[in-house]
Amino acid sequence: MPIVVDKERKRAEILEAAMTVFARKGFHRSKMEEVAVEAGIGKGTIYEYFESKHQLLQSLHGYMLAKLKEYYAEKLHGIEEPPRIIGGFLAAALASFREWEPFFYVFCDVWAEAGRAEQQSLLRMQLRDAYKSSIDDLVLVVEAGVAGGFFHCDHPRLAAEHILACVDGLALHWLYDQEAFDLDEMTEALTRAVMRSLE
Amino acid sequence: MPIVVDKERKRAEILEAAMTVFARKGFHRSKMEEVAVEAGIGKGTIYEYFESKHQLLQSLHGYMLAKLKEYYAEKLHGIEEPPRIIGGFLAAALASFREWEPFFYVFCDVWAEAGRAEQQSLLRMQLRDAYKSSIDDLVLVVEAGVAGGFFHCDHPRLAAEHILACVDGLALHWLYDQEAFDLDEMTEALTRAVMRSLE
DNA sequence: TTTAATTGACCGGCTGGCCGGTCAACCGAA
DNA sequence: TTCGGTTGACCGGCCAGCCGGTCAATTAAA
Repeated sequence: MPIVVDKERKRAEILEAAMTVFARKGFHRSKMEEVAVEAGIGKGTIYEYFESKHQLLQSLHGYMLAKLKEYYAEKLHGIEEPPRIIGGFLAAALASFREWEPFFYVFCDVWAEAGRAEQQSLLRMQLRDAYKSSIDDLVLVVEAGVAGGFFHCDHPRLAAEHILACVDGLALHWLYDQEAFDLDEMTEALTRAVMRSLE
Repeated sequence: MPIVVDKERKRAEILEAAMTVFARKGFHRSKMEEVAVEAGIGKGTIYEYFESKHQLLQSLHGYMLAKLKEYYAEKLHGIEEPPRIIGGFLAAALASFREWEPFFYVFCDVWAEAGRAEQQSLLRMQLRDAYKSSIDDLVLVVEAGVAGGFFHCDHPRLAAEHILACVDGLALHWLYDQEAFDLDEMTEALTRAVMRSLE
């Protein structure tokens, strides 16, 4: 066997580099050369790991979604009571804006990119699946809350969609006007509003 | 008398063409040539009306914001009671997804673009100003509602931010999975949720 | 242990096509 | 003829992706 390289590790390094560069300059303005420099490798090497610039974005998107999912799992680990789960979710979500800021810039690119892609393009399906799975998770929590007598809610799916939309909308607003935003204050207010809508 | 060309009208035609093309293919994939063809003019003519492709996007953004503002003014004209204004706003917002769908695709591009721009870039300032002004309007309505005994709300600004975030988040979700979405149902559910959070 | 042979990860110079922006020519109304 | 308005052929910079070459790591024969 020839040289043994930790392919998986290097792949992740390239993704982290792409993350940094794409977040800073935007997908279309970023050059593969810049990603390579950021990763400390040659441009050609990126093509050993990814087929094309677009495919790099797709992979990066999958990578980010996985990271984010992991983050939520960690933050919500061990919480059992539905209202606490919802509260924890909202707190984790708003906290993630700060903690994973670059992600959200890249998400903007993905949104813009996916919108024009074929319905069954990978990027678009990743987006839809992630959204659906978040909704499903939330629906389960809301239903559990209803069953446990914590909530009243006729349409858990609509409630879930409403909650998720708030979070995504806030992410967008926060991104473009961080100064106008107190995340902690907002977390509290949002939690109160959501709880009241589920009263 | 020299030829009097309706500059303003042609400018608007180019903007409408840019709207169509950018919405369909995305800002970066769109060629100036395509915008020209869509507008039924030569490419060079665009540069008589706009400095550059980027400046065309800026102008388009301003144009869309103005259109949207007009749209809201029309839809809310004559409504006086704060709860009805809020309800009307939400209904108009969700209805605008369908009616102005191309706008929202272009907004994605603007978000992605503005995120990497300087803090005081025109695009970014347009975005911030539009946001702030929407918030201000909503705050006034909420405060009027509180004064009139319709609502209870300790932090009208946070409530306003929450409402606007919901709308923007829903726009995003709707754009990428229209099939999974019943806008009318969602309007009703959203209105109920918002009202409850203000009661 | 030494060293020749082999492998494949890595590199970066190159190129072809693309597209934003320019401008000299053109058009037609006055 | 004049001149504001229009045009599209053209230019030149840019960059994704390619590919032939390099060499460190590894193996195995000596």
